[in-house]
Amino acid sequence: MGRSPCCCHDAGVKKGPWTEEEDRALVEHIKKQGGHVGSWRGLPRAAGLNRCGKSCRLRWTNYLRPDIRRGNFSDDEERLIIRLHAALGNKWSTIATHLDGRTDNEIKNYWNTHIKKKLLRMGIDPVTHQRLPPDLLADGGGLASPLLSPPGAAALQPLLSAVASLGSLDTALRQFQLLQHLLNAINSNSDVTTAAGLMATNAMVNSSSNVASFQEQMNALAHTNYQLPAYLRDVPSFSGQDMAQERINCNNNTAPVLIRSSAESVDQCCNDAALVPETYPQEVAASVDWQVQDFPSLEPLELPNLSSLESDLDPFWKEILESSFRS
DNA sequence: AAACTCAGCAACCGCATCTTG
DNA sequence: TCAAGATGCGGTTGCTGAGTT
Repeated sequence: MGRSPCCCHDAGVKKGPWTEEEDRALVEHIKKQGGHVGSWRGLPRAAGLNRCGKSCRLRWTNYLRPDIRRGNFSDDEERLIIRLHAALGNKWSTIATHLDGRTDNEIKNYWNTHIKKKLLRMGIDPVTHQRLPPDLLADGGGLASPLLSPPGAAALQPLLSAVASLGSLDTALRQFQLLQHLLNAINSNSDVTTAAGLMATNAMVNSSSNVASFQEQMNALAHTNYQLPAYLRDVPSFSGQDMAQERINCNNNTAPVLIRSSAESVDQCCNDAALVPETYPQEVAASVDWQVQDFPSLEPLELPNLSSLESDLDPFWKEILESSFRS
């Protein structure tokens, strides 16, 4: 349906930072309602605020809510965010449900200002969680960055040099990134999350003359030694890992490929036995950076020797690095 | 001390999805 | 079933303060 008009566009509605008086008015009004907000749209008038209802909701959910925990993120929280993001992508609200007292906005900001940069400096693509191709590593993965402690950076230097010397790795990485892009594209495509959409997509795919060659490529990808990174496998009570592994498992078997909606409830996804068979739409292949024909064959990847890292790098970050090479 | 740069974060915007009549 | 309204979500913007030149 079309977009509804928003009161935020009304002339005279205040925007910008909230004052203490406005905060107090909003909190007191919601307290009066017993903590229950009936209609956000009607709230500003009822609370005597010259604000958009949307703005009130945002202010409440991101700042004024009593159960919000502020302050720096702990290491555990940071690691959990990385694991969840690797499995879910930019599903900030879903990620926020796994961190007590943290809001989606706060996590998103923390990701963009801290974690993303940290991963980039380690030479890991923060979107795909795969190793960046060597030609994209401006300074050997940014290991001279102050974010990496000197001992860790020193330990990683020979590793990065070894990677840079692996000419075939670049191609292989691109191949895996292609797969990653495909999975992401499929998961972000709401049309294939419904049975009707799946059937329509199947019909579209089956009518395409290039399906066979594309599926051959996908099967080739499926028979490589791709494994779900361990840092995604070892998250207790998080079903998303199963979802991610499920995608991989599907590729390791013969067709049909099973597709899940990333927007779907994680638990619901994993408990639901009625999986819908699907094939990869040609349009998805066209949406990624590389042509399928550019990847005629695949060689198993060799994992560089990481033994030199054993004593110098935090096990979690070491695992992330190892996983980015492995995958 | 002033000007400039940049990181961090609160808040906004527009679209998607859900709810309701 | 459909349309309109309400809410949620994720990307983006812009302000602020700290650090640097």
